[in-house]
Amino acid sequence: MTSGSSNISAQNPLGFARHDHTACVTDGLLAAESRCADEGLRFTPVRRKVLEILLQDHRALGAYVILDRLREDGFGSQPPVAYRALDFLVSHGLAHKIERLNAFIACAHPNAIHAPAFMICRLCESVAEAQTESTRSALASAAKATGFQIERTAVEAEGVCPACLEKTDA
Amino acid sequence: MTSGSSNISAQNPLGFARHDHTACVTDGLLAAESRCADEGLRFTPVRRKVLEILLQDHRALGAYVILDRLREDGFGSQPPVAYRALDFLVSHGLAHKIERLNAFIACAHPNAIHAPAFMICRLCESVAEAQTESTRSALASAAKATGFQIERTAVEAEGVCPACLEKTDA
DNA sequence: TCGTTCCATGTGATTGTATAACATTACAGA
DNA sequence: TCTGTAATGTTATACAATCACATGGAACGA
Repeated sequence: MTSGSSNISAQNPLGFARHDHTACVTDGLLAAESRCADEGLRFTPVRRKVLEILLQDHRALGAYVILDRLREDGFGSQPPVAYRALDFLVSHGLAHKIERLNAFIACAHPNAIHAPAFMICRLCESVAEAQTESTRSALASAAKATGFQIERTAVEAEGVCPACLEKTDA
Repeated sequence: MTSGSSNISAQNPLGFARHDHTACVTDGLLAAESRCADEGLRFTPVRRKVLEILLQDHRALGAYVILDRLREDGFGSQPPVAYRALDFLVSHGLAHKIERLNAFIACAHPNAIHAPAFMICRLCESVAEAQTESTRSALASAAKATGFQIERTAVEAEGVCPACLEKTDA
């Protein structure tokens, strides 16, 4: 895989496979920039930095880890600084919260409108984002039957990723 | 609906509808008792009390709310008391954790082996539990494609329940 | 019956996660 | 320039979860 080219797509939506990681960071930041420009949102230094921190790895980071890294880079170091930036990123689809971990991860396909589903490896703590068809899920039909109006969904699976499975078997 | 009879079934798996609530509590406790007897588990006073507290309403309760109620009834009042009982109930399928709320709710169908999905009303905070077919979900196919081994899933939808929708429209 | 073992409970202290409340600063548009 | 709004900074605090260790009681075998 060539450096600088996008290597995550909706067809291959996985954080587990080996890949050129510098592209993840640069692509993610560029996508966020253009999104914010298009929608008239302010992609401020703190917000940019937090997204950059999240893009560093395909793992979910707790707010206080992020806060530590912000401090190292001379940003404000009180909880609200991180939480506000995270709120911005999450509410505009540039990042997601992994409820199970109380932690945050950069969005893997920031362009597509999507209802993400996550696979969380309990051994190496990596997290992969997959797409779901929100209209066809069991939940959607249950909601329709009761008259419940869904606004957001969180779908998270915990288990063991392919790499760790292999290690364990050996 | 008649008092004392079970009024929640897998076919009508909803906490939103009006119903005879005393049955929920008694049925839930009875089901838990027989489950524990069958499996040789100890359904101790604290565990029973916590389940009873959860069964009181179709809402998710935070650990510290539960702790307050335990204190009122003369049980230990330090966090581990509640968390240990909750761990027991959750790990044996008698209660569920709602990750989105960091809170707990009694299981609505403690007999069926199930992969629950939840609908959380953001206005009245009621929570309904639905069944999902875990094998046919979008997540299951994504996991299969990558070789990810799912051990547990959390499916949670946030939105507005039928009752609150009606109020808002009016 | 005694003692051992295991499990459950009780308690204090600590760590991690998240928000409330309020002051201040940067910025876009009138 | 003025003004309203959004963003940031900071303090304090609420809520969630775990650690570590002491105590008590039921189950089981000697």
